[in-house]
Amino acid sequence: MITLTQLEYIVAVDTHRHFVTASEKCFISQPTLSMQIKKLEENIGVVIFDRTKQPIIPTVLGKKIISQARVILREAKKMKYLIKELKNDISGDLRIGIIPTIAPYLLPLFVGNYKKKYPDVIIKIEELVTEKIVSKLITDEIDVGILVTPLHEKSIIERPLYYEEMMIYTNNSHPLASKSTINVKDIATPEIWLLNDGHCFRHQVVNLCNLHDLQTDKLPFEFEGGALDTLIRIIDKEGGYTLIPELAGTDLLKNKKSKIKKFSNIVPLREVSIVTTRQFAKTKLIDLLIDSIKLSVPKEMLNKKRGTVVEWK
Amino acid sequence: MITLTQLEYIVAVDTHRHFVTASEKCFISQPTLSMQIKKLEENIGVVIFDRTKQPIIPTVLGKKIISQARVILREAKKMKYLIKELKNDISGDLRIGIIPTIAPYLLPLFVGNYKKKYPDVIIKIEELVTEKIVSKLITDEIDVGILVTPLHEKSIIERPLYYEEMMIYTNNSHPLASKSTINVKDIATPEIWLLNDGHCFRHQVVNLCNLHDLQTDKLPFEFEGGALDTLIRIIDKEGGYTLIPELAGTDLLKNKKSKIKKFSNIVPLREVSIVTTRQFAKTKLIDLLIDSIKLSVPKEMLNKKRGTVVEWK
DNA sequence: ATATTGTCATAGATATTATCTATATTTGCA
DNA sequence: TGCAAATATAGATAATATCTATGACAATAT
Repeated sequence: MITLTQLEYIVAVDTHRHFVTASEKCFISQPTLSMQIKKLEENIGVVIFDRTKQPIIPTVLGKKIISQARVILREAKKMKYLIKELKNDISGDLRIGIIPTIAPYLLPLFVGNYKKKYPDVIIKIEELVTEKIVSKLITDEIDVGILVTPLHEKSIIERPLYYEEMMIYTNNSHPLASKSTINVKDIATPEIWLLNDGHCFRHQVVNLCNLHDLQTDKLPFEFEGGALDTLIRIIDKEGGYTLIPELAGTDLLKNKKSKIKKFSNIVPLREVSIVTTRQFAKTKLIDLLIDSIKLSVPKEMLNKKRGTVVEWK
Repeated sequence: MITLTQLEYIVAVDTHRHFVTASEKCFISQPTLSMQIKKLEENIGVVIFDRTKQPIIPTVLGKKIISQARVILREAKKMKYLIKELKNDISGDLRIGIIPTIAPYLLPLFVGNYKKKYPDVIIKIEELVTEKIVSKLITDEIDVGILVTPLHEKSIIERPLYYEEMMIYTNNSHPLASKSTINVKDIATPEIWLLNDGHCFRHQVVNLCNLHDLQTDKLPFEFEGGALDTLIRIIDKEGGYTLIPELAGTDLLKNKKSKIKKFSNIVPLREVSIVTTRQFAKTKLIDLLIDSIKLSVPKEMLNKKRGTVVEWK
């Protein structure tokens, strides 16, 4: 008979590719781990790990078995959270992955409240780009992601939270600052600062303003970064402009707020959603998280119909 | 730690609603079963079964836990079949549910061949109406169903096997027997024999010929049955007519074959499919089954385009 | 070449636990 | 009340998961 424990052990070895580390993570001795894995292998008649290599790698057949083991363990974990929910016990840990263009502006709005309401929930937050969030969801390293949708990923479920407008942030000396109306076509100059390639917001800006073959040659230097705040500070000092999402704007000081302009011909929106895999657990914790976030953001942001959602993929 | 064994035990008790029978099915003694279940209940802090009632019933919370237990066990079972497949071991048991208007004509065509090709596969066949097949798939009492689609059931995956024509079978003395062309509108007389309500073929006939408020008052007696063969024999003796699927016709003696007529204005087809749940296992066995069936039926039946698929739901 | 280090496997002892048989308790019903 | 059927409990036993100590092997350094 295969046991859940054995499955945990092979998954741990697959994750760490090392028997000793895996045994430590499972809080058992290395021989125990070795024996159980050996027993499983003998039982099913398949060698799961190739121990001749270092670091240890799973065999071809082993990979498939490990993958199914992860499915079983995920369902077993789901059982534990189901039980918690049934007992109406709002506790446990909730691992959130969130993208860098949302994290600094959204987290302060809800994390405190959520923690105060449900003090027994331990929130673990990681700042990650979209791609990382998706892969960590699949390997069950995080429970939910907060990012910009639609992703068009079959294995991911999206639950929209709010819709924030994409706006322009300029240095006062820039011609755009004095224009009364700004069209997306005006955003074609080579004086725009952008985040680097891993960020979905960059792709949204490129798509919205059709900047696919932009050369930013009028900038004093090129900046490859992932923080909007840094970009804003650079623009204040060095000139030029960029686009920012609405929540990043609400956070700014008054004198900086005047540097924000809206588009006149369109209300471009980014759809921010909570995403999970199809096999997600912790339903109750996630539902309450969604409620908290929706209560925390400005009400008008809940309205999708005030503009046009910009795709980025 | 919850174990797979414990989950098997609660599922067994849920299925049999009786500790003693459940323990027998699990090949353990009754005290062992009681103890393990008690241990699980204490472990998770939820009472799963209400033992004050007889037969024993699960509590409200227990039901949800049992349902998740079934999911976990199904995935664990899948692991076992995955391993068999990886080792290219074509063996195991395959439990098939098949509807009564297909079973007698299709089974003889492929079962023998399949058994000869894969002698280590134990085929278990149950004749069931569609509704029963769907529910037994969901509770994992059968692996696949063979029935008429589309079902429009979200949880069920359909893989079409063949398309058989719907034809008319008449007594020679009936006016339809001498007509050279038969339109679906001609099938409106009250002299038609039909299967009873649980059968999808009845619904297809009713839909095709628009017989929703038919009164079969010109028949010598009403017959509520589930076997087409019986219907055919009655028609031979008592007069009247009915519709039969193509495969039922190929099986008839020559003198009876002449009693089969086709529609002249349409080629109505019933789509016969293999269905499984979304979480099905035994992929290899099922793939081979599909291959066997497709090789066994007349080639022209594989062609969907020769007619119009009749819905029944 | 030899020693060292890192790694997984094996052996034997021990603790845990799943299971058994025998029996007690509870429940439903005549 | 008494009987039958069902589940729970107790104590013994068998199975097994885990531990520590050690062996075997490969890669790397001396």
